[in-house]
Amino acid sequence: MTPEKPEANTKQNPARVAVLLPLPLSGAYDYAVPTGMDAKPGDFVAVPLGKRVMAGVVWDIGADADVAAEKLRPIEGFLDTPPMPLELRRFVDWVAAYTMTPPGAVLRMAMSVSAALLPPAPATALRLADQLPEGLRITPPRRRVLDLLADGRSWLAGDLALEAGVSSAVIRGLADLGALVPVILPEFGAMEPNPAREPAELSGDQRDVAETLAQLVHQGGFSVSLLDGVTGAGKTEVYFAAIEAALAQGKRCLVLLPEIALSGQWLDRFRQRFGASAVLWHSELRGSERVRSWRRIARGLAPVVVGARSALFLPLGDLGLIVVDEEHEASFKQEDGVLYHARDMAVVRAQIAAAPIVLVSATPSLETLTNAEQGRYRPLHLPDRHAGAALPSVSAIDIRKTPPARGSWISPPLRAALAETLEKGDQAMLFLNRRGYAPLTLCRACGHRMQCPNCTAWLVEHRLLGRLICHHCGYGRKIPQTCPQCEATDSLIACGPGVERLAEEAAALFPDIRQAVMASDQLHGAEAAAEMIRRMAAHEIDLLIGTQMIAKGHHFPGLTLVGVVDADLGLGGGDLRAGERTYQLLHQVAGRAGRAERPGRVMLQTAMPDHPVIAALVAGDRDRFIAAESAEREAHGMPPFGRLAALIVSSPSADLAQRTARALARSAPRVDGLTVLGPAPAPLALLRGRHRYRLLVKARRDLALQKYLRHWLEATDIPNAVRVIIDIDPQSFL
DNA sequence: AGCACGCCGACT
DNA sequence: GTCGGCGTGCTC
Repeated sequence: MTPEKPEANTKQNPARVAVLLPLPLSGAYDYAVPTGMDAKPGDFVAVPLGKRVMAGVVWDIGADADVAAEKLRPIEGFLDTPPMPLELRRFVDWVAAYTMTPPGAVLRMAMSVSAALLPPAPATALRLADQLPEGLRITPPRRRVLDLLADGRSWLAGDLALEAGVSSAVIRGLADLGALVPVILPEFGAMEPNPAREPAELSGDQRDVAETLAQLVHQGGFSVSLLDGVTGAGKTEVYFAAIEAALAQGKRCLVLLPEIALSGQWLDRFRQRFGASAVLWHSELRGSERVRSWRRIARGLAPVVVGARSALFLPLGDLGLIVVDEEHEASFKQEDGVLYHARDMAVVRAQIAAAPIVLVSATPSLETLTNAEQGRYRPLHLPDRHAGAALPSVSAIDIRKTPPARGSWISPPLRAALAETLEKGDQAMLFLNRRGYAPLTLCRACGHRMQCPNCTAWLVEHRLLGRLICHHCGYGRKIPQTCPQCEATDSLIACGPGVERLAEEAAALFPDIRQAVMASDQLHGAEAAAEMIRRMAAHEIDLLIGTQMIAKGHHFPGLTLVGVVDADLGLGGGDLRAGERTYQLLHQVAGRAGRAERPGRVMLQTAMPDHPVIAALVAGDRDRFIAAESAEREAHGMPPFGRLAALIVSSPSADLAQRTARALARSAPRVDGLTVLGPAPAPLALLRGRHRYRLLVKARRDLALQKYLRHWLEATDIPNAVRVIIDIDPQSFL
């Protein structure tokens, strides 16, 4: 051994490190490491930035970058959190490169609690003292606090103040006087799932598939499986077996669900199966709960995490399994901020973690089916409905032949079916994917249409609120008495149906039944949705009317009729995936009916019963639909046979946006296998006060798309007032 | 993302 | 004459 030279020493304790900050900066910033401090990649650190102190992550041992050493400011200290796992850091880098977003913007998603990280979280809980101090004056605010604590439970000070509606000064005062005493919070994660708790009876097919998955988990290493089976085939039970296998190895599991509304039922089921709780994560978790869950996960104390797409960026180490349930769902695509597709990124996360991933769906996306067909993903089929329940029969009602009466939307055949069903005491459901009362309001006198001042969209009437609302930007106004254009009185009429209006019609047809409406704007949060589902399951509702919310995986044994009011919605537009989405949605709706022993039926109101989507649905022939859709896409080089990127060029000035978009089109790379379409006004040509043009880039699968896009944008002069957003693998064309 | 610097409208 | 609007630019 040679004596340590200074250089060797800097290698162990480098003078500078690169720290990535959760900001959309172009890269990591270098910081000086004070002597004696051992800053390693992954460490959460507090660093000065401008005049504030921020939390960041040591990303790399800083090479001698072009930033002068004198410019470096020192790291202030470490944060009280375990280091970010290498897997997650590599994932952040990968997502940043793929989506063409600054790595710091991606890191932000992985540090969504950074504010809470900065002060070393003195989360002391408080409880009532065994004996109240003598002479304590009981003021009304103090009374409320004491009442809340009367049951002996302990609370975090912040939560307590919030719940009692008092300021933190009241809490502190009581604590200082000795009326409240601090409690050491029990460490989390005492509840390891008990893998043998209550495994469901698996049928032969289920057992085979479950064993295959368990085997994959046991082997470890990266693999992608597609768990494909109709609603009710027991897919959840099967992947629970895979989770069990991962837990048995002491590994962690991540389960992604498309909607928070689904999580309640899922958690109940998990608890029943494993005798312990999974940790829930989604972007709407607030305050102390969010921080608690995050810290618990970071400390490796959450064996199973279930969440929405943002859960991908949790500091989970030692992953043994990832599950993406309802993998076809469009909501896995994040449509603002960092534009990523959680299903695809989950596959990458699994690859980096060298873990198996299971994609689960009754109606897999064309992307996933193609991957399975081409041998990249392992298809696993669950053919039969569990417990022998019959699949609902699907029929089309041609509304050209049997149209609903003027001003109504329920056709005679559907009305008759509803009457029959409700009379029997069964439950029915009407599905219409349109919130509000009416999608369009126009003036009978002058023809004026009520439009959003910020967007290219009609204002949707919400009669319950007495307002006209833009569903794109949230703009709202009172319903006017007179036409804003011609000032005629009482001339405004509602055109077309929304769920509110459908409910009105149904209530007039069936006045004696118990009816409820389920739409995202009428339910406040996940609990309200869960309550609605509970009431439906308990048969406290006879007729449920709703938007796509009701199409998600809930089991309603008493439901025997589902009416789809407008099966053509989504088929007409120029959207690449309109057919696929309609097929999936209708299939899901169909899956709600007739579980248990009673067969259900689904009636589709359509003006085009011969359309391949409708015909395939009626025939129950998925393969036929997929084959037709696949051939169509392949012929046009569209995904999954080619790749797409959208460039949205926006500016407050329509002219400038258009000129820039055209300049971009002119300077487009001329490469074999890459086509640029447009610019065209984006489907929402005006959104939130910005005029938008869209270029669509279509590329052969083997092309390094991001590289071409980067060079192209660097070589084009983009004025300051213009924003260009790149959307790799765009899903929505709106 | 913040926060500062910097250039044009209504106020003590 | 100043206070203040938010456009642009920088932060290791």
